[in-house]
Amino acid sequence: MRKKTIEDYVELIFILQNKDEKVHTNNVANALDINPASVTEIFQKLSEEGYIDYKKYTGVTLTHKGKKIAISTKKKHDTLKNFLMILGINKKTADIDACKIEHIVNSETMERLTKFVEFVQQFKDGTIWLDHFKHFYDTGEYVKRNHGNSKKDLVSSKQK
Amino acid sequence: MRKKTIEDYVELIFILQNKDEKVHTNNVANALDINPASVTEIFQKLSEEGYIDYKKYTGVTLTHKGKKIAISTKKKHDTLKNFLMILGINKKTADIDACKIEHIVNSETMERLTKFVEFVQQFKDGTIWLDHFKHFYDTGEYVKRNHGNSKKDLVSSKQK
DNA sequence: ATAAATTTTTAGGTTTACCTAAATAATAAT
DNA sequence: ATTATTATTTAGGTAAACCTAAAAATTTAT
Repeated sequence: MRKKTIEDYVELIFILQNKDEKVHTNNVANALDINPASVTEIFQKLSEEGYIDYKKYTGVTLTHKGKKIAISTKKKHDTLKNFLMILGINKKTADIDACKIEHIVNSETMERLTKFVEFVQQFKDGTIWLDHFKHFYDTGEYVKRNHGNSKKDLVSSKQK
Repeated sequence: MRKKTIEDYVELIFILQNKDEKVHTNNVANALDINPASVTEIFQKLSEEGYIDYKKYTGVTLTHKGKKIAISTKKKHDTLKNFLMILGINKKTADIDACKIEHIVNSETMERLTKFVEFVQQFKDGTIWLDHFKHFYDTGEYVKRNHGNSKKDLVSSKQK
């Protein structure tokens, strides 16, 4: 797997923290498929940098700083995932890609994507174009609606 | 900067190759802002793995395999950039983000995005929704067109 | 054609994110 | 309460992508 970022670790600790009580090296090691010994090192580093409270053998909790990062990362993740799913990408793939993109994408881009998801979700009746896109994706044809007439008009992508 | 992938190197060599005649350690070192000595190592590695033809001191050229990777990466890059620009992200940011996303995105996702860009580009008259989105991005309001009537109807995002 | 300047390579670091194996601490079972 | 089991940490690797400084090759200037 790809090299993990601080955001990855913190986000994961956040998720685990909201399930179980305490987060231990073993949980994290399993989730990230790395060695528990490596998680100890990661805990030390995250602790030094103020993202978690860590004392030997006791399991860790996020600090305020850590929680802030975790929440913003998770929000980015959800937005990206929703965004990809709006375009028709399946849930699992959307999740995988969101997980990678969330760490690298520019905040300006993120803002646009967030607004886009809002736009689609808030104005459901203004999104016939999405059905058109999906139809185009499947068939290569563009569905043109004649307004005031429920019949559909198929226009091949070739003839435009 | 982020750790560079083989794709980064190969794509860059491709771009340089299409400008100058030969690609030298120095060009690459400058472009990637790393030490020429490191580029020698990279050349050795890329050569071993069959992406470039490399002989000491002579500059390098892409092999068929290398060119294939380069072209597909560049295509991904252009698609991603166009895609982001369609959503209204500025050229420079779109370029930066495309450069990062191109290396990590799933091929299924890439396919969707490609189709999406095609969809928008081929059916320009079916993309009023994009103007609506941009208006929404700027103002938080949704522009509803009354068909058969050129007047616009503003619907605030609140009241939906 | 030789000296000077430049480019490229070599050799030997450093850092970072992992690893394994063994030691130590904590927990569960009798 | 000891013992056995499990979890965690320590100590000491490895590999990869960088680095610097110095050596070697190439190019340019005279």
